[in-house]
Amino acid sequence: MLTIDVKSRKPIYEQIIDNIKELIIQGVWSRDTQLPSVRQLAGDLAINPNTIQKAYSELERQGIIYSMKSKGSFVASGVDELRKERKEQLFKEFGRILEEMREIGITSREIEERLQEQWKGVQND
Amino acid sequence: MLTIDVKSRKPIYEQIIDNIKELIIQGVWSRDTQLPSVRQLAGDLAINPNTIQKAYSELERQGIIYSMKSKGSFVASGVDELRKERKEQLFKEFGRILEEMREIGITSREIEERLQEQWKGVQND
DNA sequence: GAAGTGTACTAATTGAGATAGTACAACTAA
DNA sequence: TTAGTTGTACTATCTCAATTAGTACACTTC
Repeated sequence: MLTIDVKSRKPIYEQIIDNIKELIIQGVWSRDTQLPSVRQLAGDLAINPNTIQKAYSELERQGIIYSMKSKGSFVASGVDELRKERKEQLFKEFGRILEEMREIGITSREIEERLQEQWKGVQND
Repeated sequence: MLTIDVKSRKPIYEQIIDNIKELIIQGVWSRDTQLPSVRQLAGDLAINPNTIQKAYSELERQGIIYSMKSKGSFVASGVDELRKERKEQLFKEFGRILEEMREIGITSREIEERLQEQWKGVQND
């Protein structure tokens, strides 16, 4: 379910945060789904429980999950907000890339072509 | 000309590498332009000469610049390749983002609109 | 010869991230 | 009741990449 790359430049606890957010956005975990316990997940991923704790704390601080002593940690509402947030994030990044493409002299024609190419065979519009 | 952010997660020497590549791509520095000396740049940026040396070494390894003992460091050819490389990089990133947008349910219509928005007032195609 | 080049070392420092270990309060199930 | 599991808190230590500090050498230029 969750995977990490110890060699990545991105810290493990951030990978876990992103990973969990992704699972929620994808709908794999829905509201009130119980997350693996700190110790359980630490065991599965073969990393230190403190690292998991750090990820969970941050997720709770962001309102993504909620934790109850001696009960466990669970997915908070936030799915729609999470989707919206990611959407804004993507558009922002999208804009940044377009900007750089423009600077380097890539034409809108080229981009349109690439867009068509990528979207072919997909009927979501 | 060159700026760095010591607080960035990206190492200083990498920032310098990217910074110099950018200057070349933008045409600010052309072939055989002499780069600031290791000590000079270190002084300007208020960082250690070894860090500059590390950046220059990597740039030379990549064939972006060439260095001559007691002469200095200079821009190598590579401008076109650099542009091409960046272009491919951008399209790759572009594709990655489109993919993620599709996964999250953003329509091609939305993207088209964003594209028009960003490209308005620009006549390069 | 003095100043400035790239280059090559070794040693020390820094700081974020991760680990190790222990402990406590509260809930659950046997 | 008791054993096991939960989140949480805390300190100490380790690790590793990045950076700094300092010195030195060979060479060019003026």
